[in-house]
Amino acid sequence: MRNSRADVVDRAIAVLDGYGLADLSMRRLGAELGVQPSALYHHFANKQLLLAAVADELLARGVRASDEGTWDERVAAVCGGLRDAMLAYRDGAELVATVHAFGLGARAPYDALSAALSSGDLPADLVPIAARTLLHFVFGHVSDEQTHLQAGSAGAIADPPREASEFALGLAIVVDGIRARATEEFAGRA
Amino acid sequence: MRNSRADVVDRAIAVLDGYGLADLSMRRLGAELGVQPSALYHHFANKQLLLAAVADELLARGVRASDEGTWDERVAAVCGGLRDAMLAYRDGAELVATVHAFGLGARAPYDALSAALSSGDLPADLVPIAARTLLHFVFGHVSDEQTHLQAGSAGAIADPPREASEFALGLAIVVDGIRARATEEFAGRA
DNA sequence: ACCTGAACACCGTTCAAGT
DNA sequence: ACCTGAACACCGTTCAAGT
Repeated sequence: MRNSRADVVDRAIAVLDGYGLADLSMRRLGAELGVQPSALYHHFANKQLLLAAVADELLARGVRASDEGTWDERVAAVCGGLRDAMLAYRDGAELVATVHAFGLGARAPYDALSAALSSGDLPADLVPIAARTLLHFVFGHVSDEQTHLQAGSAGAIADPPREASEFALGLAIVVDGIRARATEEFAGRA
Repeated sequence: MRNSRADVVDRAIAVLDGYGLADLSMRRLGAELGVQPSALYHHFANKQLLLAAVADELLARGVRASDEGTWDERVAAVCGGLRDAMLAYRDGAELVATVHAFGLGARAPYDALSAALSSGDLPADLVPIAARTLLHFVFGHVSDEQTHLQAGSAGAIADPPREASEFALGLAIVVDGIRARATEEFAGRA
């Protein structure tokens, strides 16, 4: 039973969704594939790189490539797609946050946001920092959101339910901020 | 050699700074304190709660309690203090991000930001989401920043140096966004 | 190209018992 | 209030060798 790199990633997502990030070990994943843990090192130099590939695949499944509309509509579409992807799998947000914390992954979402932002009239030097700030908002907010969702389904329903509209509001704050900065930069040059 | 809870946290910060988050194990920390690893469970029910206490202490060391100035000046002071605290210790940002990812910690920074925001004329229902969005920005941005700083000092100097002014620019985006949203809400009511 | 088998050097956590 | 000692059930990673 020979496994390709894509087989390994797919099975890792299944293990993640079924048993959680804490149980996604090299030994567990190997067993799930009917293979010794050491066989996984044929595809990935270490666990961190495996997890990065898993996170990227998970996020890729949620990216909607909307290339029409105003820049802020396109940004909202990309961010919404990222949120959906993270919420679609158990511990999805924690995985993405973990991978991001050791400096890997999320290239495709960054590129998608850069493209959306570049379709507007924004100053070019604002685009990279705006894209990164949006990414931080999405990853951070959805991480909070999933933590509360999963805590709610596992134990007592303690705090008030996190409204989905909170994501939209937080996103509106960041998008408005990008617009305001762009205006100020243009004013500063005129 | 009896250790208090505070002794354990202080020593954990020393181990973190000296050897990195990956080497901050219960066994290592116990050895460093001249104690069996099991002794640590007298103070903390598990490692996650220990790490949460360490992250909170680390952040507390950077919080400047400026209670004067306009709300945006106060927000900038708090966020700058958090950034300094995270950058002051090896893997500080990764620790904070990790703790945050499993839904613990950062209460004091959240309260400090809420207080700063509440000192302005903002609609009350905007304060919680604004505080959380600021926190996501700071944790995410400084995490990126420290990853690049530490990668630069450990290996080759590949990419352009991350400017400290990028933090200020990103923060300005979020603060401008909060202001813009507040204005829109007031307009909507009038 | 993908896998085995065995080993190395570790982990977090529990628990009865000690002072 | 804080600690020991021993055990349980695991980890990630390496590497020579196999097909």
